Amino acid sequence: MNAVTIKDVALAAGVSSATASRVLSGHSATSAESREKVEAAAKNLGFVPNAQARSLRSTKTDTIALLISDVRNPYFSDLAHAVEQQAHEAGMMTFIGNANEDTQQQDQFLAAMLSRRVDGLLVVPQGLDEDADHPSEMMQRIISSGTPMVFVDRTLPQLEIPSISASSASALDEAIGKLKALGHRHIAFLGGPAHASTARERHRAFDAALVSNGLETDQKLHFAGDFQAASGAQGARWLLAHELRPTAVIIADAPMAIGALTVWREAGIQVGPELSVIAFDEVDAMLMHHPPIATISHDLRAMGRAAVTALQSVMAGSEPEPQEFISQFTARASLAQAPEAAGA
Amino acid sequence: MNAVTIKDVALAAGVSSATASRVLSGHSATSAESREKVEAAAKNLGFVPNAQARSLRSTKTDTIALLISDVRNPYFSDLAHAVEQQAHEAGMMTFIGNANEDTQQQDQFLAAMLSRRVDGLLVVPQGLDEDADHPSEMMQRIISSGTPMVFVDRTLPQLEIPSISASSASALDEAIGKLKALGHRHIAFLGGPAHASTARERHRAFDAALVSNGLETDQKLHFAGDFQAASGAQGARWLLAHELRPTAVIIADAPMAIGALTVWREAGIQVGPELSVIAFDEVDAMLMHHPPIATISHDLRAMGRAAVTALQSVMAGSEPEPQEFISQFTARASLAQAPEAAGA
DNA sequence: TTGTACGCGTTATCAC
DNA sequence: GTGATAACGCGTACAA
Repeated sequence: MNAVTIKDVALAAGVSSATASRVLSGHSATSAESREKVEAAAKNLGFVPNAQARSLRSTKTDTIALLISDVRNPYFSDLAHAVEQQAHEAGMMTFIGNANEDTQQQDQFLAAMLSRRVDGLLVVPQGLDEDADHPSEMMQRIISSGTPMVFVDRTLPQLEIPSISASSASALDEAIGKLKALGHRHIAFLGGPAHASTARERHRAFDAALVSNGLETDQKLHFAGDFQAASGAQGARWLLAHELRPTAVIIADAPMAIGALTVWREAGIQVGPELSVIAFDEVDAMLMHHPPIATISHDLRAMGRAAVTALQSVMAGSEPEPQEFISQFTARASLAQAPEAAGA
Repeated sequence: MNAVTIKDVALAAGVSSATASRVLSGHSATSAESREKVEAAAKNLGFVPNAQARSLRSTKTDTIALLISDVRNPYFSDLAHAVEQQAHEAGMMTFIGNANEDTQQQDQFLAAMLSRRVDGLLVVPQGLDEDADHPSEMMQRIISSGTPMVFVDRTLPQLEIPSISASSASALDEAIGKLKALGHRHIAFLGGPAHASTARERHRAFDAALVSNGLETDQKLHFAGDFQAASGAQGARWLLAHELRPTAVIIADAPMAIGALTVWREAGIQVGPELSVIAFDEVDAMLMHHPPIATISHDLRAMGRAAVTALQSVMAGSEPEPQEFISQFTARASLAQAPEAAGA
């Protein structure tokens, strides 16, 4: 392994380790001569500073961690990409961790990051387990440790943590309005897990949009999934067997949409003419589908940037102003006249 | 910030820091009494061990890094997930980094990992830039630093680094055989960037499969993309304008396939009857497409596991046996009789 | 401008 | 079984 330390460099350059350190960290005054010698020696020996030791002294690591809830969800990998780019520009490394929609894995990652003393944490929080109405012990630890943390996408309402989130109210209002105009009366909702704040927000906004459009809410038209593809498939089958025969459906995220659309394709359902579909999160696959799927989405790159900026201000000791992004509704050919209306 | 150290715990427990350390790291013999006291104090104070300091002393970090070339490619996020799970079972953390198909970003991540003294590196290497026929300086550094490293998926043939890869020869042979039986004569190939070993392997195997099936190879039927969606879209347009009017196409990865299929949908091309399509990498979206897309894929979870195992044996000082996974061809409804043959 | 000496938090070594 | 102490690699106050 790499055993070349700053002492070796100093020795080779014929100076003290203090001088070598000064040169290598570009700090205070150093003579041109020793600068040259030290740099030559460092390059020659292939010196790589030990970040462990460095941050042990300086307590700064120039590293943030981003915990997402599912690496395989394109929504989150897009977010990860955006955060990474922004952090990179600010001179910080990003460690990406995957909670796998699981509180335990979330806490393990957080523990690892805490013990590695990252400068800040960007977290898509897993919700509370079942009964528990208080955040996990690990969350408490982080908070009491004072490590700067910002929630992204999801939030935990019990905690006073700055968060960057999105509001789908207006987009859903517009979407439902469009469906109503097309003659749809029974609109189903394939939702996410109640422990995720985004799932709750979308569900609430869906109900509110029905009301504001003069339609009735009906919890029998709500299917509770878990944001993963398999539950989307279940939801699709549930819809096909539904007594009210919904003619339109809104799906809470992209993996569920993909799962559902696969089932409908296998069942020979024609999306559009037979069933109008709107999905949350605009990922490439939604545009590949025939017909292309109408979406409700927001600017993930902007959200990623905002998250890093907010975290930076927390790290600097100031309170970031809360920011809420507004989701956009995009109509596409997956929306069509409701079958009854067309037949009439 | 968290300032509670092992000394504080020791003080509160009324023992020495050495004893506290022994208890907390579960090492050598400790009396039940002090164990109890220390554990209580640690929990009470919310003690989180400082991994920096620990690994400064022990030179072990129980951390590996995985560098993938594109977080947003579901193929790699699946791989990341598999690696993470396996490493987790072995008691190691995984830092995931994203090279973004860019040599510079790759090197930055590698430098950060090197200075953080990770125990080992799992790398999907970016190929050589254009002219350069030697690996990047950073790669050289890593090698001379002796940090255990294993290549996954892709490899750099110039370097003697253990690698876990896949062979698509037999799957492509089978696929081409199937296409030939369906009457296809002009088969196009939307390939990846030549700097990626997987792209070269797939291209070579494609040519070889044509030959072994008694068809002619024709470089005019090869489109050079870059594994990203936009180049798949370009390839799709290229194919539509092609003088030979290929009736079948094989696409080198999933993002390119999604990009291409989107273009063909917009152009009103019926996949199957008008154009037979086979895509590398089996991701959910391929099964959602109507008709479902035939795929050539391999067991990513197994590859991820194998990669971690190989890395562990390198870390232990032994040479891992090279491992090659065999890709599987799965025929689906995206394959149909060639139009000419059907029309005749 | 440079060198000496100390401390960051932890574990390993060695006495007891 | 436990406690003092040295050591890991680096940055920096202080003295020269």
